[in-house]
Amino acid sequence: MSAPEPNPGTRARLRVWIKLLTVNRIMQAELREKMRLEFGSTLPRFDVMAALDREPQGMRMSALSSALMVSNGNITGIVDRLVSDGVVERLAVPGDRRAFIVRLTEAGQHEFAARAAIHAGWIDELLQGLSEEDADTITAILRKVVGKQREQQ
Amino acid sequence: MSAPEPNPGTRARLRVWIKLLTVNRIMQAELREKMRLEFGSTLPRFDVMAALDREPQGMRMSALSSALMVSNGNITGIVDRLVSDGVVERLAVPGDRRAFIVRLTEAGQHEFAARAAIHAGWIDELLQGLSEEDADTITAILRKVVGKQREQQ
DNA sequence: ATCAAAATATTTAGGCTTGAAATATATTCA
DNA sequence: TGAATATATTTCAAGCCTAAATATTTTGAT
Repeated sequence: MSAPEPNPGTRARLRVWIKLLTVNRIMQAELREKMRLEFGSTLPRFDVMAALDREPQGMRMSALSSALMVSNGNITGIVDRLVSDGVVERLAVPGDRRAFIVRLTEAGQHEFAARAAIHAGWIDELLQGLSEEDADTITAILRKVVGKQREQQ
Repeated sequence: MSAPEPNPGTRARLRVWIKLLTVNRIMQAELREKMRLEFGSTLPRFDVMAALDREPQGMRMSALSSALMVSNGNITGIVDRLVSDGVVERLAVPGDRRAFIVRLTEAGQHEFAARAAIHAGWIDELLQGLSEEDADTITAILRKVVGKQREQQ
């Protein structure tokens, strides 16, 4: 008497979403707490520093916000705080007075280098339930999902 | 000359975390926008209503916050807004004047019923890249992860 | 060369989120 | 009984986040 499934796999996909949300919340909560207690910092600041660490010559504000998939206004605030922490600096872009290049200061590079490995260790520990094979399986499947999602937009 | 891998699978697990974050951000952004444009509402409010819909007799504030894995103070604010929207009500708990039971109003039940199927459709669409088999694979693997994470705490 | 359109970043208002402190009520047990 | 402790919720300050509005600068079509 129940309605037929309109699209095979619909239920399975909804279960995936619930699981993704759960894993994400647990991990974010754990990482946030460790960042706060051990580094006196936050995940968003770490994410910005990680993006800048990959681009030693620096990035524009707009490049940062699209790399991290957050709004421009958001990046403005986080970079403000990182600047007042002394780990990031804003530089003028020659030839374009609208824009800024943001990059890690020397202190910021050292701080990030010291923290990155520790951060990776936390994640490795939180995902101990995952064998290498499991991990590769998930990565491969999720890669397809992201591809499809980017098409949809 | 590079350092040996201290823990096999470490790199694979880090890649999984990056992917999980990416999928989550894309989906949350998409769902947030649809909630706003089509329902004039938000994801946190929807999540609270979904939790309440599963418990017709209502839930305590503290049960809500642990079900959703967020802080008590957070739930207070969201429930305040849902109450002023007229979709949720706070009831006294006989025998314990510290606590409240929160539950959907009649209007809230109707509103949620109308929206839940549409919301599920959005998720199904966003996860179209996932076959039923893929979805079941991911769910099974992530279940192990969450189990391990709950042990760790 | 001009000027409308597009691009870059910031500001603003409002909502979400946390952790800590405050408030109110219940329970325990000496 | 009554003081200490525990539990339930709210309040608060600070940070994160978005969408929309604003200011400035650049681009491109004419």
